[in-house]
Amino acid sequence: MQALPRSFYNRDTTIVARELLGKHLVRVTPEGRRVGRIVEVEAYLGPHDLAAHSSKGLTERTRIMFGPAGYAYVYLIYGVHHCLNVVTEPAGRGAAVLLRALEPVEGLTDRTNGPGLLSRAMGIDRNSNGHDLLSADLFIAEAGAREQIKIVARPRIGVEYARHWARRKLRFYERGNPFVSRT
DNA sequence: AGGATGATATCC
DNA sequence: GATATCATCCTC
Repeated sequence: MQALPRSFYNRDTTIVARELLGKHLVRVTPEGRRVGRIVEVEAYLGPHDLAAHSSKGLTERTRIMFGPAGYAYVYLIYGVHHCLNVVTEPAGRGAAVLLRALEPVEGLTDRTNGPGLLSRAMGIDRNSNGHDLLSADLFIAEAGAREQIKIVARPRIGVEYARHWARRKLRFYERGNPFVSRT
């Protein structure tokens, strides 16, 4: 099981988001290995995207998001849940893809159909912020061949404050997959 | 429909 | 230093 190369992430964010569907997110801890198939994501395009954290500019919080591709950007939301993103595009762009839901593949017992649930089930919190996704304990890998994924594009969740950007169809999920978060 | 719960940005 | 807000989830 091989981590995707940095070049995979260092591309247009919308393309990366769509291609992440069907890939395997892998977490290795002393307790064992956990693997989930990515079935739902959202693209955050950069400072011009009013829904993206990077629209606030380069701050301590967004430092990782403005860094090079292939790193984990993890933050605490509503004081309760952690959200896992993968940084995309060259350093300075402030773009990332939020992982929103997984289909359990191995070692997963808790629910994974939502960004907070996904992070909790995979044992991911702020300690993983800035973690290189080309590492042995947290990475994304190609999955075994399946039938062609049918991708649905919809507006992103929870970004109504972002004016016209709230309507952009930057949420992508696999059509008919029961592990997609509810809406 | 509303509460949890804490980091962060943005004011004073 | 205070406060409003938040890329969610659960219970009522």
